[in-house]
Amino acid sequence: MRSDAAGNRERILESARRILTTSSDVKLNAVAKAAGVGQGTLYRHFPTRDALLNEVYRADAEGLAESARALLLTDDAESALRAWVKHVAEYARVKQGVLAALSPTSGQQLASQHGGTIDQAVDLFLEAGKREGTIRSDVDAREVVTLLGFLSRVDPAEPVERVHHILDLIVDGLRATA
Amino acid sequence: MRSDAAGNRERILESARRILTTSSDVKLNAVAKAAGVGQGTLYRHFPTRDALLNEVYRADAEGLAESARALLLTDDAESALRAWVKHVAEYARVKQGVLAALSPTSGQQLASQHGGTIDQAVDLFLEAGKREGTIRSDVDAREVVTLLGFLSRVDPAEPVERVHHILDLIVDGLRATA
DNA sequence: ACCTGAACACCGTTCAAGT
DNA sequence: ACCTGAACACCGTTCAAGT
Repeated sequence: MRSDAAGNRERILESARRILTTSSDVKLNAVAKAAGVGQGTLYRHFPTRDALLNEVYRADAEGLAESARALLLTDDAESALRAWVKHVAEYARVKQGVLAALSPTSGQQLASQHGGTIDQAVDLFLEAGKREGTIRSDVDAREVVTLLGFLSRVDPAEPVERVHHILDLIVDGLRATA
Repeated sequence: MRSDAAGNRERILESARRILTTSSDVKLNAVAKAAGVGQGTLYRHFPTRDALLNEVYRADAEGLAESARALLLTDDAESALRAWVKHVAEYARVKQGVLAALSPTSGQQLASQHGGTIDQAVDLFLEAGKREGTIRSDVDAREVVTLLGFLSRVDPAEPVERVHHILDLIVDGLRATA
């Protein structure tokens, strides 16, 4: 790839990221304009809308997976999972756009497309928790990820504490029954 | 309202309902055409897209609320709630469109707009469960409804059993800890 | 090899003309 | 009072012409 092409690609992603922070309604022409490139250039790099969104999402997904590993080093599985889902919620709040703008179907595909970055991260918590005996053995990562999908429909005006409480309810449901 | 107007209104709703069953991507012109009316007529009856969707949703919401009351008559709160959320899931599966097509914000408004039909239904379960001592006292209906929002992002190809299992995880999280 | 932006298609929305 | 559908605006997408 030529260096000007690589630069354009980067600037397109940057603009998309910035716009997605404020709204989930991404106008592709607006992204192109903000990036200072022609519409055709945007389509050359990202043939479909989802291709662009997926790319924006990928970096974030990797960041979240990374934080999962970090949390597990310093805490037991259940507490680490509790902390992590709040991290995810904060991400979803700031980047409302990314989750909401993804078509539901495409949201499902994400996991497999990206080698299941997020799924794998969740799996770390579940595996650890099952070993510790704190997480029930009949849950898998996809179920938890699906459940977290509710975040894409949370009103940003919703107080953080309420969202956190909902997340606690979820984690409580995942606990092994004594 | 003139009878021809009322008839048009009904036919528009009918067409919208039918189209929403197969896809969440509702083209308003297509609804008008399917209903056999001009676009202007559609806009006369439903000034905004959400106005139309809300109206489609209202009847369904009332049906779900009704089934909540029925279930509570024949079962304890926890079992009734378990059965009811599966009922909601089935509805979401068939009418994928309704939930998905609603803008997230508008989804939040629904509750208040319709006198909180769904919220009130959920509240019946929670109140009963709290009295019975089976449901934890720190949950409110809005939280449960928000949590159920994950249904709008479930792939229709997902096996029912998996969705049911996720719903059971949710209800488990709502149980009073012994 | 890559870029630009005019041009086309599509769909939401309005409104002048009709009944 | 209500309806119709042509017309406009907007945005996604393509492609001929440029570097």
